[in-house]
Amino acid sequence: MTGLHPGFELMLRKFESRSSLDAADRRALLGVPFKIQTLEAASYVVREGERPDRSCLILSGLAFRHKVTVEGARQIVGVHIPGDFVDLEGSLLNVADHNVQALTRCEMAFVSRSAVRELIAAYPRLAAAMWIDTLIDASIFREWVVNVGRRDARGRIAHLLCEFARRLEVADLVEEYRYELPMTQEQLADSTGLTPVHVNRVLKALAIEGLIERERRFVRIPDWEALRRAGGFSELYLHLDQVRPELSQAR
Amino acid sequence: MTGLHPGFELMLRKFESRSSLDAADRRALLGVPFKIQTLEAASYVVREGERPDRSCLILSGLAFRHKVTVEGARQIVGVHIPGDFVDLEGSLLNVADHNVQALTRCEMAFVSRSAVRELIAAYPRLAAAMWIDTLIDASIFREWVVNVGRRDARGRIAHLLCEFARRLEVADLVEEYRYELPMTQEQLADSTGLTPVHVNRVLKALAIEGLIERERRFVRIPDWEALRRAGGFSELYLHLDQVRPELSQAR
DNA sequence: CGGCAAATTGAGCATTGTCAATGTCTGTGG
DNA sequence: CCACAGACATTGACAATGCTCAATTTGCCG
Repeated sequence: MTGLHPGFELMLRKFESRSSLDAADRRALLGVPFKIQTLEAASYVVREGERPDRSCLILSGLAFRHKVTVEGARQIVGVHIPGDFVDLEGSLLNVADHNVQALTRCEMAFVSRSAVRELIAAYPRLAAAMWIDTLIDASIFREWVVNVGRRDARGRIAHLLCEFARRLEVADLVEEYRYELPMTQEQLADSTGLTPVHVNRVLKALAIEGLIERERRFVRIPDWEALRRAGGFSELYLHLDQVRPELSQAR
Repeated sequence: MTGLHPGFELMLRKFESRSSLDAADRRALLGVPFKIQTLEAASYVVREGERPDRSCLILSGLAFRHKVTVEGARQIVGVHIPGDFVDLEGSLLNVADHNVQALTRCEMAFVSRSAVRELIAAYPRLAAAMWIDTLIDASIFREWVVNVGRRDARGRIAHLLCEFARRLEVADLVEEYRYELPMTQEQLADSTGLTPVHVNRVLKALAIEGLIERERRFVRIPDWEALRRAGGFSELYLHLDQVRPELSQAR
């Protein structure tokens, strides 16, 4: 098992925390035929309307899901991090209902639709583990509806920053409450239903208040409790007990 | 198979349109032990923070999912209709991350967590069909993020009314572009991230424009194309080909 | 008929958007 | 090492969509 790409380990760790997998499950999971590919930032993984023929696991880098309205406004509906099995819907639904795009340069392991379907037909415990992944995604979408629907601009940004902090922590990408957030202010705006201009003002205000510190693409949260309160953030919806149990009590 | 409650038939019809089920699948699905219960409007099915021990199938009536922010604002994140297997996450996640509440008086078939888990462990095709149900729910959550994040008030309401029209049609609850919408304006507001006062104004404006007609709790859409355009509605995200294929070409 | 929730309407206001200019950073090529 | 281009970030002035508050009206049910 040594030499396994850390992205695979993240996924395995998650799956193990759900149904206890046996040796056959693990063998089947790691034995799935895949192709590793590096995607440049901004390249598309799936486009709305396409009939996808594969799903993918993010090994490194970030990706995001978004839709564009008829009027041309973009809304980012979710962000994915290493260890996430993205676009499982690609193997189960017939048509993609949104776009998936690399946020940064990404390493991804692509698995064919048929391989995913064979896996879930033969290994119910793996199927359940993957299903749970998609259920947690759904829970995050719900929270985003709340974020965009019922919080003011300051709350939305604070909440988003809290969510990233906790999720990236699971992927070992946070140190001392500091992490890299490779999103432009325009992308933050599209994630929160705001304009880039207003995002800029809110970030500035949060910095002045001492709730965040920014340098380059990095964010540090000097006072977690204050930011948490500003965003009305409660991590229940991340279901961390089913992602990485040992971290779920941390905050 | 006759005498089956129409709610079960709706569910079966959906599931059959995904993986073709064999006799054993059908027998297993209909053989799952359940308890039918009638819930009064506004009664809770699950509360955020609870550890649910069952899932349920809506046989008649509507139910909705919602969350409440720390400041006390409520956001409705989804609505369910007859034939929907609701709260499947209750059988797979450990803690409920949101509330599920009856919108009207509801007949529901409750299935225990263990029964659901046994079913999906033994019948992969059923598991896939149920999983797809939750994936379509997730797709709808994404569209709600877009609705609330990137459409103005008029667009949000128009979009919501279009979504209900198409989904209720699948459950045979629409006639001549007319359906019952048993939501108060406050609930519509909580579904769209608006205030009840503004929902009232927008509804009035839509009626004056001739895009909708209201009487009591009923809505009629005299000009589908116009309302569709007002909401920027495209039904792709409902994945109707996996719900009731014969209707997916209708519009 | 009375009581109450829901719907409606008006007036004033604030959060956030729009427009537009300017500053800053990063990477590239000479 | 420096100059330049382009994307991104920042700031100011003003506008507008949607919110708040508050008063009425309407509809439903016992």
